[in-house]
Amino acid sequence: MPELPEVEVVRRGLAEWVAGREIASAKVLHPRAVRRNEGDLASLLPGRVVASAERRGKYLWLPLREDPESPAEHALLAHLGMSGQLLMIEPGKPAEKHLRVRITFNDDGPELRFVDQRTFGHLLFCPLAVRPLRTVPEPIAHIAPDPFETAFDDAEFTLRLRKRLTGIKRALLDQSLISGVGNIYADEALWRARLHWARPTETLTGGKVAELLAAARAVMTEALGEGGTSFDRLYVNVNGESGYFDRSLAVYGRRDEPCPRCGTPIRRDAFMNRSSYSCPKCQPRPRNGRW
DNA sequence: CGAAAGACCTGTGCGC
DNA sequence: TGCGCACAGGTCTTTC
Repeated sequence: MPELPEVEVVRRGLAEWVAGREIASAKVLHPRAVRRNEGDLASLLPGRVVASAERRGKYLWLPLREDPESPAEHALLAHLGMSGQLLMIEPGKPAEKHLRVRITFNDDGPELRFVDQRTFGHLLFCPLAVRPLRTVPEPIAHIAPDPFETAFDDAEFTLRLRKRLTGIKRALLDQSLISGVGNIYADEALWRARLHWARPTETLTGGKVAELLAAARAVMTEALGEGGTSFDRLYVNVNGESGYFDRSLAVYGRRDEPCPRCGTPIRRDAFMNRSSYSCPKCQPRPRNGRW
């Protein structure tokens, strides 16, 4: 499941493979992959030059120049959803089973393919919006910075977090508060900080929030160092390779296995139509927990 | 406005 | 063998 570290792995691959190249063609093979577009990628993309590859949280985008000299005013924004892949493929190779969009370049080098089994992901051509701290695609201007951006303000996050009337995990997954954290790294960060997922945000001290932020940054940094987390072939880098951080997960997906810290069997709770994994001893349930 | 629930998707694995 | 169902879960939309 691509969260911040996995998307960053993909961004790095794209920066290496597509920056500076001019798009020759775009072909859409599934309408759902481009559902948020007003125009047609096949007519909007050709002739534009990829300036770089950027990321905020789980979104990534390719700023596009109209010609090699002009500044980028638009971008091709991508969200991988649950199962999206951006792959660099030699032209002429057979189509992948769930190939949704194909983008070729005028140098006849490797083409960019968007492959997505569950079709939660999408590509979107959009304007870039200049903001005080950073230029970002217009459609994601409402998303909070991720904890690795200089635009991320720890003090402001702490303030806003504690004003919420909700549980800590729900807040961690709220991309308007902090972006990039998904179900896996939320559970891992909470375990490291010894916090139960239902802990009411208003009961957290500034020190505990700092500890949680440090844990989130640490676990995502470690995951990035191992190429991200893959449970199957659904998450791969631009070369189709899996990461191996799943071996290092302490609680996520480890129901009934011993907690790496105290040996207590890990529990699984139903949470927001998904799962939360935690250690019953290290992360005791709060009396006034919030979902 | 914030909080929470529902909708959107397909492949896999399980019980019967 | 085959069927139905639970599960995986990020984000946008809807509802209160």
